[in-house]
Parts: sequence; structure tokens; C-alpha cells
Amino acid sequence: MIASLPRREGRRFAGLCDSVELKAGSTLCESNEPFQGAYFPTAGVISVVSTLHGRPPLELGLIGRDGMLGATLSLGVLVAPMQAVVQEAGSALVIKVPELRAELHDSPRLLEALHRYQFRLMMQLLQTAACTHFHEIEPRLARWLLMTQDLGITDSVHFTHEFLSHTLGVRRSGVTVAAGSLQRRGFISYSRGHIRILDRPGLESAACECHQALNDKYRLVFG
Amino acid sequence: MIASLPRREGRRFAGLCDSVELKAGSTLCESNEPFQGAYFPTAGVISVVSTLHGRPPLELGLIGRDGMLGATLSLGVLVAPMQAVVQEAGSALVIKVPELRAELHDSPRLLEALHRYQFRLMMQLLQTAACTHFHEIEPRLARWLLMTQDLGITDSVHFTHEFLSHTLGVRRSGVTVAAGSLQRRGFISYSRGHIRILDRPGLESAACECHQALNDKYRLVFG
DNA sequence: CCAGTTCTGTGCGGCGGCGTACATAGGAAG
DNA sequence: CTTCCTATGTACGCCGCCGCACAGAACTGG
Repeated sequence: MIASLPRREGRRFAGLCDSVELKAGSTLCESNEPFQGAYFPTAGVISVVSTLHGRPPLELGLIGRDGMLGATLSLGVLVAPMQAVVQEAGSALVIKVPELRAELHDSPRLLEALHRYQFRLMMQLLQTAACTHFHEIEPRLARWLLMTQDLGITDSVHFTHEFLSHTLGVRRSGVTVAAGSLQRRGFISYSRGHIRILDRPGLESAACECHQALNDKYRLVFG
Repeated sequence: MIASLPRREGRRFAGLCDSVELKAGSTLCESNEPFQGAYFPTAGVISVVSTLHGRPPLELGLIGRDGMLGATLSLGVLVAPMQAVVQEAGSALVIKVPELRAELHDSPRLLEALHRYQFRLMMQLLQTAACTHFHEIEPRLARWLLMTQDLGITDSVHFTHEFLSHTLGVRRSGVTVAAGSLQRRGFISYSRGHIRILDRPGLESAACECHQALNDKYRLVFG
């Protein structure tokens, strides 16, 4: 995302950032609490979740190296609207909130980038919300695997069924059944927290249309 | 929302708008198509929905006289991320997109207002998405009735069960059962498309916590 | 090699909602 | 008043997922 800035600005901006490690499972921001900083993942994935009283969190968005956590800071609100958790360990550039705000003030390009990404996240939320409501576990799982692959995940440390059950908001054994079916069909193979995609076209056929639809929309809007 | 601007700016802005009638059921914008304009309801309610291929639309947000349709225009993207439908007939001020953009450029207060509302919508989407997934029909229906009451609806023209089934993404007969239960408990009464709230505290107790939670969050962020 | 832990496979009863169908009731129009 | 249409009440079987429980399998550390 920073790379999309003009070279000089990008350099300058990166200079304002610290590099941090993203540890799987760590929480980067809490709903309705101030952002500690804005995160630009260079590797790994951040998960945007919504938590209801007494329920496991439900994942509604994924942020990878093409995105950022804290795009809402471009709206002038310093508080996070959602909770975000590191789903896939990696690393990120972090910029503190005051520095980001100063930079947003000076760089229209940066502001535009954040605004656009905010829009993208919104599209993602809308799609995922409906998908979660209407579609079944297996297609949703397939879609999720495709999404993470798109985000450039190579080897996953902790994609256990237990873990996936949280991101999909379903039972662990429900995931086992869905994953088992995908494996039997030869689309994926997995064992003890490690999933490989064997047949991407097959997986695409097993996924709900949301993956394709969302990508189409991105392209339509941003070219 | 316009009223929150300084008096002079508000007047000026209102002068740029046309007044239009909001007809129940009419679509104000389509997902991934350019906004025709930005709508500031003065009466009635606009519903933000997400539609999946071959499914009824699912409502994820409500826009009343405290809000607007087209807040994403403040992000510099001229396309709508979602579909919006008039749910409750009324009226609105409309401003054309180029005029709005010019005004956003000149008035930081206006820009801030749109940004804040964009943030609010985001909070609403996140809450509603999880609510839709986890909560049952009856509490969701109760919550929805409370929300619409908060938006200042007095008499509803077309709150039939059929209609409600679309906003909640469930069967019509599912709504009948839920509404029947709320009526038997004395919280509401209805007949042929007309619902009255008889016992607001009772209805609150029947609703899921999402209504309260969201209001709390609004207050926490915006005071 | 053994013991403990984590991950996966599988089964059970139950429930909420689905799709469908049909019956009644209330208004509107003639 | 009758006719038609829309809105509501209710029932039936089905399915997906739940909560739970337990067994096997695969790694881990002694």
C-alpha cells in the first residue's frame, strides 16, 4: 500500500514508521478504544472481527499486505470501530497516530490511499456479512482459503480447525466436516494446523460466489 | 445532520439541495454504480442492504434523519459500495455529486460531518453483521423495531411481515411467529402492515443487546 | 519408549429456521 | 353485500448447525 505512493513520499513515509513483528493471536486494537498506531502489514494477515457479548468473535474482514489497519484514522476519528487480531504471524510497519495525522495533512496522496482502502474494507464487510448469513460452512471455508491465498500466505502456522471455527463463527466439528469434504474432493490437504491448497480451480468451484464477486467489484471500482 | 453545521454553512448548503420525496421501495443507489446524489433524509428511513446472487437482500444498516446516504463520497470514491432502498417513505434533501464535492472541498466542517457519519455506519455494519449471524429472529425483530422508533418513525405504512422478512433475511412466516410472540407478551400490537410499540421497556428486554450496545458505542465515540 | 497434550474424526439428540402449503381474516372495490 | 386481494396464522417435513461427548491419531517432552 505504501508502495503505491510516489517514490519519494513512500520513502519518507516509511522513514516515519517502525517495523514490528505481528505475533499470531495478538490484538492490535479493541473496539471503541484509541488506536495505538496504524499498521501496514508487510507479511502476515490481520483479521477484523466483531464480538458480541458472550460469543466467539466473528471475522468480517481480512487485511493483508495490500491493506492497512487504521484506515478509519483518515476519517478523523481516533478510536477503532472494531477489534483486530493478528491471524497470520508476520511483520508490519507501524506509524503512531499523531505522526500519521500530520502526514495525512501534508500528503493528499496518502489521504487518498487511506480513503480508498476504507472504501474497500466497507465493500468487504458488506459482502462478508451477507455471505456469513446465507452461505453454508463449506463454501465459506473454501472462500476463506482462497482469500488468504490471495493475500500471499505461503505456509500457515496455525490454521487448525479450532482456529477456523472462530473465524467462521461456527463449531470446530463443523469445520472438520467441511474441511474433510474439501480434502476428499482433492482440493486441499491438511494436517494438524497446516493446510495446503492442491487444486485452486476446484476450490474456487466449491467456494461461494462471494470471493469472485468481491474481486470483480474491486476491479470495477479501482481498475 | 445538516443542522449540525454552523448556521450560515447549513443554510448555504441547504440552498444547494433539492427537496425530493422518498417513495417506499424505491432504490436510491445500486452497489457499484455511481451515486446519483447524496440524500439527507428529513423524514423516513433509508435501508442499506447487501445482496447476494439469487437471494433476497439483507439489511445491514439504517439511515434516518440523523444521517445520510452517500457518506462514502467523502472518501473520493464516486461509486456506491452498497445498495440503498427507501424503507419508510418520507422526504430528503438531495445534493448532486459535483456540488457536494465542491462543497466538501470548501467546508472542512461538512467534510468532518461526513467522515464521522461514515464511521458510524461502519460501526453499525459491524454490529449488525454479527447480530444477524448469532441472534435469533425474535430478538432481532425487537431490536429492529427499537431502532426504527429511535429514527423517529411515527406511523409506518408498510411494516408487513413480508416486508420485515426481507429486512431480517428470513421467512415471512418466521416473522409472523416472532411478531406474534411479541404481541402476546404485550410489547407490540399490529395489524395489516401497521405496528405500534405498546411497551418500550418490555421490547427492550426482548431485544438482543445489540441495540443498547450500539447506542452505547455511539455515545462513547461521539459523546 | 511412555505420558501428556493437541488436533482431528465421528456420532447423538435437539433446535431454529427453511420451503411449502393452505386456511382464515381484514380491507378495498365494485 | 359480494368479490378480490393482501396480510396473517399455522402446520408439516427437512436440513444445517448446535452443544456435547468421546475416541483415535499425531506430535511433544520426559
